[in-house]
Amino acid sequence: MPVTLKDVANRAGVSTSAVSRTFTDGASVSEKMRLKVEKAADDLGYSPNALASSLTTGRTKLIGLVSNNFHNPIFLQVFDLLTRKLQDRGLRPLLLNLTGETDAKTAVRMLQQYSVDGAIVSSSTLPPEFSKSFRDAGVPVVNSFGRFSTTPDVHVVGVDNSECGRLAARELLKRGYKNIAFMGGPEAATSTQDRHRGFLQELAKHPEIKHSESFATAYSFDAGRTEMQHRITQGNMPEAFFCGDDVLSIGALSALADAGLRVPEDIGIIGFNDMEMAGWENINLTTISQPIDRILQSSVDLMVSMLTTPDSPPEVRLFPCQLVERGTLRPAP
Amino acid sequence: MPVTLKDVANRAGVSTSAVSRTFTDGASVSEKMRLKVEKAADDLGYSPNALASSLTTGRTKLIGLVSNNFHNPIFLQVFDLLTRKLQDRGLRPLLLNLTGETDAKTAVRMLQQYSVDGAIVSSSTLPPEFSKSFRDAGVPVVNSFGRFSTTPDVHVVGVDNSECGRLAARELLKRGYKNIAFMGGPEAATSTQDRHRGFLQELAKHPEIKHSESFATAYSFDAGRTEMQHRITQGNMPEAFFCGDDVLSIGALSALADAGLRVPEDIGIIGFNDMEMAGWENINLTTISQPIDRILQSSVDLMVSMLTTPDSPPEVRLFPCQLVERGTLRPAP
DNA sequence: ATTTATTTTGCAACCGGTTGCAAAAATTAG
DNA sequence: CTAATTTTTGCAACCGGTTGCAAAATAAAT
Repeated sequence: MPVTLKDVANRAGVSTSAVSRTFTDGASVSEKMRLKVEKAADDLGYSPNALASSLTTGRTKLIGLVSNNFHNPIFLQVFDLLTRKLQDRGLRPLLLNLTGETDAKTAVRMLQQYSVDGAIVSSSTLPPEFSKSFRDAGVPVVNSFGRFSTTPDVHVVGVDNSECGRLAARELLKRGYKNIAFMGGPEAATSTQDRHRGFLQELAKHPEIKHSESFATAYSFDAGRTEMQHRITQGNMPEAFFCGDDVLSIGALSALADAGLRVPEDIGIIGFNDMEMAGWENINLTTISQPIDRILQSSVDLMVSMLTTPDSPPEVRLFPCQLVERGTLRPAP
Repeated sequence: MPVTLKDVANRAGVSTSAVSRTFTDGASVSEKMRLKVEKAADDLGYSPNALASSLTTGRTKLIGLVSNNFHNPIFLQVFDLLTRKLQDRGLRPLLLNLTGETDAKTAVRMLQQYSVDGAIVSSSTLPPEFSKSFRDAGVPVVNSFGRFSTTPDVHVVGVDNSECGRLAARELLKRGYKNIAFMGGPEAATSTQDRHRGFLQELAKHPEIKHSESFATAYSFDAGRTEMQHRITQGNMPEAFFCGDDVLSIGALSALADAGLRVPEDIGIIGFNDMEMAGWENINLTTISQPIDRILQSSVDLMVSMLTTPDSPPEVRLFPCQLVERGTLRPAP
């Protein structure tokens, strides 16, 4: 059914090699030949089969997009940007939705079967070992939003989450809160662990400040709401919370509203991510933004550079986070 | 680098055909042989190259996922469900993010280069002709959330948007609103056109009801907010709005709040989609839900059936929408 | 017009598998 | 135990391209 190289060669009355060469740039073809072949190809509506050629070239231009978070709104933006940026480079994203059970080995195999040229692991919860499995299998990988290390196994692009934790803590202290809390996502999430650590580091400098911590079961509205309800019924409420994510924060806000607690008068909340909804007037969440676009651009850049220069050593690229002041934290005195 | 069929054959001391057969079910292989080959494959960590085999079998198990809407939160859910359901069937989603300029021909070619077995076009705004281009090119296609016709060119799965428009109108009338408005998404979006048509059809039965309409530039918060601000400054406000989408509604709500208009006391709003956020307490939007999970399940089912039975005639599968009562519409008297 | 250097082209092998066909092996029948 | 069947296996061609190599064509140099 689909028209092949051979069809074009026949119609143009030339060898298949000639046709192949017209479609690979940098190959040696005379102008005459090129024109003749292009004419025939046009007539037949030919476009080369990327998979067949991948067999010999070893390049599919397929990039695995691996994520375990298809629930958090921030990831819609991630997919949008990532797919665009890949498409701009002539790469096609092959999606891999990590459901609960999928382990690294399975994930790698799934992508290897399709000979992806590389994989972008986009997750703030998976441990570095996950991405390492890809590298070990010879699949170029960059881990976006991942945990970094000073001696990285793979490329990591994202933010310094523990610095974000410190930033949040400093911000709360600056505003005079004396009793503050960390409300993380799942304890197993690396981003939660790192932000928590940073949060505690900063507080270690201020022994007079009371603090507490708890963890929601997911980075989601419901989890945030449930966890906040839990804190409320427990009593002994802090003056302000650093929530590990915006949806989490919004869930928490909802629980506070239900309990008749006013924000920021009674309780302060600072979120994380600065997703679009945080800016909506009816939410108006003070939060910390991470530069998603730059992170993803950098991720794609790194991926492309790995494809051209396979043995570049693993690199860590961190971008600064920033406070976005809105209405859920009282102003500094 | 990667281990091939031949490697396994060598190690097991058998022919390549034998190895190939062990990995294709339904092929004739003795138990002895199977075991021997599996052992060798395990030792070497072999897994078959899906693309190489696709050359001869003509099946890649790749399904193009085509969408032009990576901005509306509802699509995160769509991607999540769709990728899962495809994975469950052993199919891999190849993403195609339609940016502004991408036309049908380009889209088809992009997917054809990767010999996708089929494509799921997921969009409530693209015209039926878009999906038709795929079929014309011999690519099995199902259009999710698309506009249907009684003589469809391709499989269409979704809801009857004009019925939804009627439903919304009936609901507003039932609550005693006498002056109501339709606030659509972009005028070019088929879903907006259809809902609008239905809305007007219902109102045609009630000539005493005043009504008006306007269109936002996108299905987005900002567009909804801007459009509502526009309506407010124009003056002559209706009592209630049917907004073509939840984010649009939320944007509208925000503009209303800014203008000091209370919902539902001063103005009623009914949205569309019942996305997760609509249920959040601080939004609490009355809306119309479409059964996304069923729509997508049906889409994948149809796709699978096309792969096994290529010449099934185009089918339309519509699912009912439902009112979800929350707090942005006054109760029926 | 020759000879030499350069470009262009086609041949044929190969990428990693699959599959029709016939030979070989294992079963069953006689 | 031999003959007739059935199952298993390997050979070799093929899927749709790419590419090293040498022959053919063209251009440059003498």
